[in-house]
Amino acid sequence: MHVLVCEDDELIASGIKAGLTAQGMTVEHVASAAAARAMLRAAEFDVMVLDLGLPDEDGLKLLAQLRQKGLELPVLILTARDSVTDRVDGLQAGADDYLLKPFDLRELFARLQTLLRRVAGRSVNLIEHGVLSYDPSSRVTLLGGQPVDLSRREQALLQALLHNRGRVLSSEQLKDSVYGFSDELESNALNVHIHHLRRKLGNGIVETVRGLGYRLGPAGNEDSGS
Amino acid sequence: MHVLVCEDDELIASGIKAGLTAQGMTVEHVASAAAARAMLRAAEFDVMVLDLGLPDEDGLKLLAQLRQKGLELPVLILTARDSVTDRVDGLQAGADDYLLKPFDLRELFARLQTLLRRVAGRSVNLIEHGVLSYDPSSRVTLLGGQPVDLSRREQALLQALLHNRGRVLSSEQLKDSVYGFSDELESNALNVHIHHLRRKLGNGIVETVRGLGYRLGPAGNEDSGS
DNA sequence: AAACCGGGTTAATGATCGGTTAATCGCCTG
DNA sequence: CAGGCGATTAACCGATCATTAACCCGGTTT
Repeated sequence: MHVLVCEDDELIASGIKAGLTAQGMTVEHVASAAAARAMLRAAEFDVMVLDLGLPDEDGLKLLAQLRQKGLELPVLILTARDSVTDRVDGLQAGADDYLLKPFDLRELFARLQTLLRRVAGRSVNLIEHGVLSYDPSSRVTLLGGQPVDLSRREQALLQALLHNRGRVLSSEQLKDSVYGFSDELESNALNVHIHHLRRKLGNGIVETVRGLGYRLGPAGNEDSGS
Repeated sequence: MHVLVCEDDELIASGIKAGLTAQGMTVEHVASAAAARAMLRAAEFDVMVLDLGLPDEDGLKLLAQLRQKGLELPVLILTARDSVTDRVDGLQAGADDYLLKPFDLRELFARLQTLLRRVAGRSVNLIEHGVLSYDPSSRVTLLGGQPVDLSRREQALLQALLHNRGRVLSSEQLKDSVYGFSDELESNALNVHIHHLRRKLGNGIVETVRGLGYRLGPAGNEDSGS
């Protein structure tokens, strides 16, 4: 479990880090909103612990911004003041849970567990390939951060290619993946789906290997401008 | 604070009772689901501690029933088994929190405090999604600030979708959320409820993902962006 | 106790979308 | 230059979802 802790108080932060690490979690610590933003861009996290009293920017503002960008990461906020409006504001800004300071480390851990369970399966199996990312559990495909609407067959096709990236998949293999081993198909339906995929993802993602089949193009480039 | 403890193990129950009483809480103790039902009819409680392993009836079943009747009492469930599905089931059945046996009395107390605070602050669990807001504790749905009158099934449906926003929920998953895990349904009742939801909330809230299920549309608040 | 009312379920029908087929075009290869 | 393979396009079909109406049941009122 990868946890991002955003807390400017060094003492509290080190305590959290020690406690969560002892429980087997991987903890990254930042002390400002700017650093948090950078961290979130740099790596994948499972959950975020956010202190509201940050030096450079209001934690709520940061959270609201992240949510607006479509960030789905579960966020637990730490607030020092036990004011009703504080908490309401926090949850309205997109927090999933909150904890009052001072808090019990065990409670924090338990709450993180609960949060993780609640969103279990989200982005855990995320497959990335260049600007493309696919989450089998939520069946969401992102192209450069933007969701792409794929049909059932197109998804199956893309999944097969992603699971075998670099390798060339023959029509027969793709057919097996998309339709199962028993189903018979006597048309070029696969070609049509490949075509649709390319239309939605742009050329350069799916490569044709003449006489053999298809494969994913190299990761990390393609789609220069729309 | 009036606490109802539903626990068949006398030893554990007396421990809880002693511990909570020492903290100034008033504790009633019952050892069966039937007794719990009677107690809830007989008196007002602020929070309930529910053991899942009851002699006469499954605790989850009891909880789901109570929730179906509109009981808003915060419930913390105790489960002996550390199974993910157990806990997820519990939360889906309407539990507000859970604790694994064996547990620390102080942690139980802290969690109850938190639950009570949460209820006292009201609307702390407020879920917002675009122009839509839903408060699970009061079961009030607001659309653009205006209250919307939703039936039981419609509420359950909306709640399930809100708890999994962004993700596609299959008919099966929605069925589980709305009807419980055991109930069978052999019609398109879900579609009808979806239809009703859309009629009340307007189109654009609930999206159809053909072949997969439903999900909430993007939190596209095109209302005045505050 | 009877009538009424509202929500829930069932079932039938209609609309829409994705999937498949098939025909044609274009390009690469031998 | 010819053959073949893949790309592209359009048409058709079927599955799935939406919509509507009727029926059922529990709760409430009279």
